[in-house]
Amino acid sequence: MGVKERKARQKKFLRQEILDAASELFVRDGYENVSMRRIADKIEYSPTTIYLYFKDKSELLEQVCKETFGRLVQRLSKIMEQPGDPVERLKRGLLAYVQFGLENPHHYRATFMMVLPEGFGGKKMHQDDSPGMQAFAFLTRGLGDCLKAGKMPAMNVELAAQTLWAGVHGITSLLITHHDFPWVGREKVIHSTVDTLVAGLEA
Amino acid sequence: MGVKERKARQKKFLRQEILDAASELFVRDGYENVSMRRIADKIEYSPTTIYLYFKDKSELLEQVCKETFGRLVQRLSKIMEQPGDPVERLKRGLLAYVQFGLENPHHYRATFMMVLPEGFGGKKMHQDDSPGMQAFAFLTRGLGDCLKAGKMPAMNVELAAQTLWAGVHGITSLLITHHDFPWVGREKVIHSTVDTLVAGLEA
DNA sequence: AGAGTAAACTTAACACCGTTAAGTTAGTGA
DNA sequence: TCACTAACTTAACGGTGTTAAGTTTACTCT
Repeated sequence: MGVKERKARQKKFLRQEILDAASELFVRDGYENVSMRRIADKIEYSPTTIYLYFKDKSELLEQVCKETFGRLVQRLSKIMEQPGDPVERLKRGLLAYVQFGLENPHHYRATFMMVLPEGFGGKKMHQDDSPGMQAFAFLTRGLGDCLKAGKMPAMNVELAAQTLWAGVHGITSLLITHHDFPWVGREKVIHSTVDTLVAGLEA
Repeated sequence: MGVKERKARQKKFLRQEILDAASELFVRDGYENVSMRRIADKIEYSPTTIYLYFKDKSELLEQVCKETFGRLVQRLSKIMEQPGDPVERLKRGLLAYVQFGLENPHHYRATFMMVLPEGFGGKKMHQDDSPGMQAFAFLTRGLGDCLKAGKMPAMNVELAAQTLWAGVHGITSLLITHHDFPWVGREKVIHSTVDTLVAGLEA
């Protein structure tokens, strides 16, 4: 009676194939420049087949982003495990966040730079177990470590974490959207942002 | 021979009428939810007429944003004229920037949160006389005032200005896109971001 | 005044888009 | 073998930005 399972595996396979095709196209051309018909062409199925596996185009994007941000969580997790000065570790985490965003600009844009439909964000995006939220949790944890080690003054950790997020998101998104801006230097601005934010919290 | 001038005035009038209609719709529904046909309906002309006055939809948006950011520049200009502690003045300017972005989320999104086509940004967006750049110039000026008054240590002003921009842009854009996120408090996070950034530069 | 012309505007169409209803095919279970 | 179901496709709907061609309008010049 392994038939059903084989079927289920096959079904999952095509699902993944769609996801991979969509991911590649989204990354290369950006969400709104990729049509369902193009994705379908790539996997050599009819466009409507995609709708048997995904509710609509935005769910496709949502799944692609989930995968990508799973990788970010893994990366941050590795950094946070390392021993040493918690402030330095926090900084490394912030830098890794920016770097990840710049490596995956289309995914980053889709996840953090699009206006979420009312109610959509609250229920799906901001659940504690979503990759985005897991990534954010590393911030509060990193800050908590700094406090425990006496490296930072007493503060509202949640507020400080949101402040840090705003800062690193700012430089990440600006570098993505305004690549032609006369930056003093991409690396310089990234480091300056991280250093300024952390110094501001230490003060 | 005032005929030609009257004609020119009439032509300008319709141009402005298109701009106003587009602006209202963009602000209410967002750029990508407004079609050329809807704009045309509003002014009771055929859709193609718009193309006699604007190259395409994106130029329409560009002009609308230019108008809006002219208002931001005016507001910042007023703040920078005021006497008093330059650091406080700088903070007030940063807060005004964020507030302006939140008051005009669709315009803000269009100007600072969309990926600029290669070469487009460099030539149009980042010219010294563009409203966006004028707004940015207030940052460097505000920082310069702080330095002159001895309120801040020696630093690369351009780098510091870009850092500040990244920070305030970060909180502005996140509040626009992730309005459902469990923020500690919108006002709190805004002030925390501004205070942290400035404190970080002072250190 | 009437012919010619240029500007202003519209109609119709093209090539796309996301999505759905209806239809076809293939393979399972009785 | 026959009914049923799951997988997939065809055809279509109502929309998009944009353009080529055609029409109306109004003014200039003889």
